[in-house]
Amino acid sequence: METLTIGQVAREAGIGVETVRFYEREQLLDPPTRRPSGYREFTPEAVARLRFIKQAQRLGFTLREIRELLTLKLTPGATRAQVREQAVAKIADIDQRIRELKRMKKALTPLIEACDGHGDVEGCPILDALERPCPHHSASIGHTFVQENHDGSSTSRPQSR
Amino acid sequence: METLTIGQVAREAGIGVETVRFYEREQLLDPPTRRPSGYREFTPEAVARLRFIKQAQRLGFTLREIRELLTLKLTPGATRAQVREQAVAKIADIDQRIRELKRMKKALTPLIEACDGHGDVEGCPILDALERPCPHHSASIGHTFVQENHDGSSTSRPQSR
DNA sequence: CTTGACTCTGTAGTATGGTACAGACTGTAC
DNA sequence: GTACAGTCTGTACCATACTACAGAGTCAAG
Repeated sequence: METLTIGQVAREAGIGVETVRFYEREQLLDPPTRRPSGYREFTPEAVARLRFIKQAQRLGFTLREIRELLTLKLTPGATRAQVREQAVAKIADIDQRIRELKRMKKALTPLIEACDGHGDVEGCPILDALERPCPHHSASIGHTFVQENHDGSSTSRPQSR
Repeated sequence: METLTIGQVAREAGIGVETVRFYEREQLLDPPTRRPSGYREFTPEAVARLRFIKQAQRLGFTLREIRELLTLKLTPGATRAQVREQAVAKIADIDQRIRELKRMKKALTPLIEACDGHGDVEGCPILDALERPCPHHSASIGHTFVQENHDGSSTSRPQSR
């Protein structure tokens, strides 16, 4: 048995069949050969590829970035420096997101400490604090604002008006 | 000048006109009164509301959560404990996300250190590491197919099999 | 009275990473 | 020979937070 069906590679890689097709559409997998019926025929390398994708995701790379890594991987002239650069950029990205989260935590924690949790919402220190525009370092919101997505990756969006 | 046009509130709050309408659709703003022409008439409180939303976003709350905070804020029987609970949950959420990012960083950093950045991608330690299912630390704890949500968010994925 | 900025509704698109069908066909086991 | 699982394509949908029109009407200044 040389080739695998889509269901088999999906099981091997621990993902869904629909996801395998999705990755193919997204150019993360090479188009597999087809049986006369149209059924996809995957080689075992496809499983390795899927594991590469999963592992890279665990390290915080987006699918777009993973596609770039795969391109490097498969380009004869590509250098390790290029791969390294991607990894370094990703670390910087992660650091940035950690800083942003710490900033939030730092702003939120004193509010919780200021609230004893008793009484009506009327005059609640947390809600009152939210009413105020921006506590003491307001200048930094002009450019970008990192909002995490459901996957923990971030999207920068322009905030200026 | 008692009321403001949508353009005026947007400018005051530092957001876009389309965003104000979006927030109204999303029930974050009360439907404003209308001039005979259909133009929205906002009170200055709408600006305060928008600032509340922006500030809460800066603290990491999603629009859904902000809607809940606003509901509490406007519910006479609501208690400070309920508000506090939301804030505490958000801190826990932030902590979780920080932990996840640190895990990524910890996994990625040694790969960068293992790569001198010289030579062809052939044999690149970073790419090679991605080929492997899951690096060292996970072998002791995780089952290979029990996939943790790499995002650390609460959305449960059915992981089709 | 005209010009131009503003506003209206409704719909559709962006990015991210998938999921979920419908309706048809295929492969295999009994 | 028939049931049933698997696969096919295509499209639409989930959440998140907006953003971008089109085409029509409105407002204020000159």
